[in-house]
Amino acid sequence: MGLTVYNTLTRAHDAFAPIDPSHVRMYVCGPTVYDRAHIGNARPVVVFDTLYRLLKRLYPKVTYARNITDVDDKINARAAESGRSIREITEETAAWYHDDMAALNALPPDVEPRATEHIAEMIAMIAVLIEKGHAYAAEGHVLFAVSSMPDYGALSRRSQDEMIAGARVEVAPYKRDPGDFVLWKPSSDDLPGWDSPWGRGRPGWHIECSAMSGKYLGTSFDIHGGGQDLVFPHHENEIAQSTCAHGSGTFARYWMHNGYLMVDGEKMSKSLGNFFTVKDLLAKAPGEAIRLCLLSTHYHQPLNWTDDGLAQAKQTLDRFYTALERVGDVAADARGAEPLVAPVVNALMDDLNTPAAIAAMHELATQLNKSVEPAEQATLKAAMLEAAGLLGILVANPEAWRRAGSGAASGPSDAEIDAMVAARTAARGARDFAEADRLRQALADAGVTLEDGAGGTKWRRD
RNA sequence: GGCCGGAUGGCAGAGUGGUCAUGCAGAGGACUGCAAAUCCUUGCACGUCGGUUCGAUUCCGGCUCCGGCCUCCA
Repeated sequence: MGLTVYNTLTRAHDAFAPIDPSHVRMYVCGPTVYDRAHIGNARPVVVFDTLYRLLKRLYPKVTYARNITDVDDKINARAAESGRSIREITEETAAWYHDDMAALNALPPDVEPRATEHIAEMIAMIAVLIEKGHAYAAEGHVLFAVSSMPDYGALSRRSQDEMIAGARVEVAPYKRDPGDFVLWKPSSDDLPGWDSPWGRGRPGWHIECSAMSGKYLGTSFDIHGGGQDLVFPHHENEIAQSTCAHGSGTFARYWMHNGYLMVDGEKMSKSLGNFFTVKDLLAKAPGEAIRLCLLSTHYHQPLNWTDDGLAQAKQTLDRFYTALERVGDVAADARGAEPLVAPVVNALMDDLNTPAAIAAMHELATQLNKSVEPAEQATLKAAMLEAAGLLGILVANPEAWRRAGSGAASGPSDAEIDAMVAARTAARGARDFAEADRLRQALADAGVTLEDGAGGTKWRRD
């Protein structure tokens, strides 16, 4: 059974057939760097990172490109209001982004192009679009003429008439058609700008992705991903620009879009202001728990973000780590592990069904917990770690995970806890259970749970 | 107004034309000085009204409710 993905272009679950099976290429829209990433920004990163991991397992070479948008009016506005330079803001924000995504165990993409480093490519592409009659210059702007493209609207399945009827934004007077969108716009002296055949200006939002995906992945590539809110207009316009400029090629063959992140039943977004940053969440839960929480709902569904959901993800990881720690002395042995990994792989092959994959992980954990035979434990352990590698979890040392808890600990230090545990062990040895229970309670009050086992007493932070 | 999604047990969340999702929470049991962890057993479900069918939570249609998009957004 092969990989199947839900393709927004066809509105169907399509069997994935790469253009070049020896080299799969994927593009995902990255951040505009003007502010901390929020958890809604993190969802596509984690989802497509999981897909990237799966693709790397299935194909010999995968090129994953994810851009950084470092020229944008929101960045300009942030610079103007803060008095800081644009460069300072974009560099700082990009660094935060990298830190936050690394904390979520997201692998870096193979290519991470920046818009400001590809202005020449964008200008060249715009020139081609004008030359081919798909774009026109007007009042210092260059606009894409949607009427020049019969298929415009195919991805989002909307006709141009519908868009005009539903338009809620004033149409600029220099547009020939209300649906025309900006490829290039003029910059005043106080705004970032580059010299172009149409005067000093800056690129429109959509052109960068077309220029950069074309440069790094070619005129036809396999997968293009992003949030559902990018279907229209961003991805629709990317298709228009790229296919009209290239003249040949299919651009992206599979379009995958993750659902929204909700808070209290409403879409989380910067414009609504109801968002949590990844950094804030990392203060109260391990990155791995945030990641698993994001993967606990199928990527195509809306995900309602709650503290309870995050706590459950943490609890799930506790269960997995506990199972691994129990067989800590057993070396993982991958021989014969493949059939045990298969349920997890098969779930992911089915349009990245991560909830089903996690359920399969639970089955593995249960089997491992029940197993008493070292050879079987070695195989199960290898299977679990292999499957976890696809989901991007269980990268920590089980004991370290147990001691770290949620990572928000403010109570006693490890050494202080160890000392209290030693004192309790001594009390138990003397059969002074009153003292032993007093110490257990004292630790419990400090958020530390004790587990007496054959090998001594272990403790874990909440 | 136009166009999309969704509605599953106390909660989260997959899936399926007729026998188990899974996890958490609940109940009972094993183990434990007491716990915790773990294991075993167990209760609880498919918005509503029709249709197709031997049989529908699953397919079709109406309805209700919820969310989103219609050129700021992951």
